[in-house]
Amino acid sequence: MKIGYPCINQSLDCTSSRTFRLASYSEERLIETVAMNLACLQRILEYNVKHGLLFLRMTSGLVPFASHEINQYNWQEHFKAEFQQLGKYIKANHMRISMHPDQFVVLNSPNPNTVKNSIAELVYQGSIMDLMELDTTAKLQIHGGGAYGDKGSAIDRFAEVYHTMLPDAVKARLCVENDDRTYTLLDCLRLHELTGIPIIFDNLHHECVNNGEPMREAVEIAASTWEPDRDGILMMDYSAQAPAERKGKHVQSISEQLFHDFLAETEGLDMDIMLEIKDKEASALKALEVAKALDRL
DNA sequence: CGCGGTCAAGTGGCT
DNA sequence: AGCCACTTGACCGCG
Repeated sequence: MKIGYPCINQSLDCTSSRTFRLASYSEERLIETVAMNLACLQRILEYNVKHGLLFLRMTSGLVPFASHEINQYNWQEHFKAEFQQLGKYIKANHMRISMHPDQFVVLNSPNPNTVKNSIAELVYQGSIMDLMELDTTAKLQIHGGGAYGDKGSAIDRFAEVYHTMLPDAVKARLCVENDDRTYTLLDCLRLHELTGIPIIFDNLHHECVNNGEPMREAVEIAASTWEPDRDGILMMDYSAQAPAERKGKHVQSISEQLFHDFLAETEGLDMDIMLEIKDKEASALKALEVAKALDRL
């Protein structure tokens, strides 16, 4: 079991998702920003290795406007050595990596332009992992998308786009995660049957909407969609509901008791856990201790 | 130098 | 009808 937190480290004085406005786009600005982002990513990796946090979600913002048509620059070539170095460090330290394309990536949108932009974004994020020379256990994590009043055909459309439009490099890394209102675990299972992609399980989303599966059973179902040789072990997102806030909102800080209960419930199951908790590495470090005490690492 | 409106992109539930 | 939440706030113009 590896544990991690997404994108941002709050104890370092740098961010790997520096950006700028489209209006101020220039190649110079792009190169300068990417260089700073990659340097910060290296620092985050070092922090994580030092603290035993071996699961990292990289920000989608490493290369600003990477999939936007304004960007015609060959940043892949320019930063080839840097990406390779980062990948080398990741592999040498046996880290697990994911990326989570944002809400604009919708493969089953009725709008062809949205689908096109989504694919371009997936190609970009997958190419980061390819440039790092990571194997296919490094994953791209998206949601099912919209339902548009007819989830059945939306699911079919997802599968059709998968089979007819996605490059192999993206297919090999793509995963689907249950969301907090539309695509339940069972809907994701249907997508898995149609495409073979593994399911990333999110416990909080499952609490928001489900088909009655108890937590342990849900984790087992998701885990069964991962082919160990190709995909590695199950990845999951762990969070808890922020008290007295809107449904689905993530807590500020981890409850060690709740996390302990979750691990107890899933005893004997192996998985890598991404903590979607607002205070980032602070909670990840606490979670690490809880997992250590239960001898799960 | 700090504040706050705004930023490439989508969707749906809640107020 | 608009706001808010979502994997992550960060930028930049203005006072």
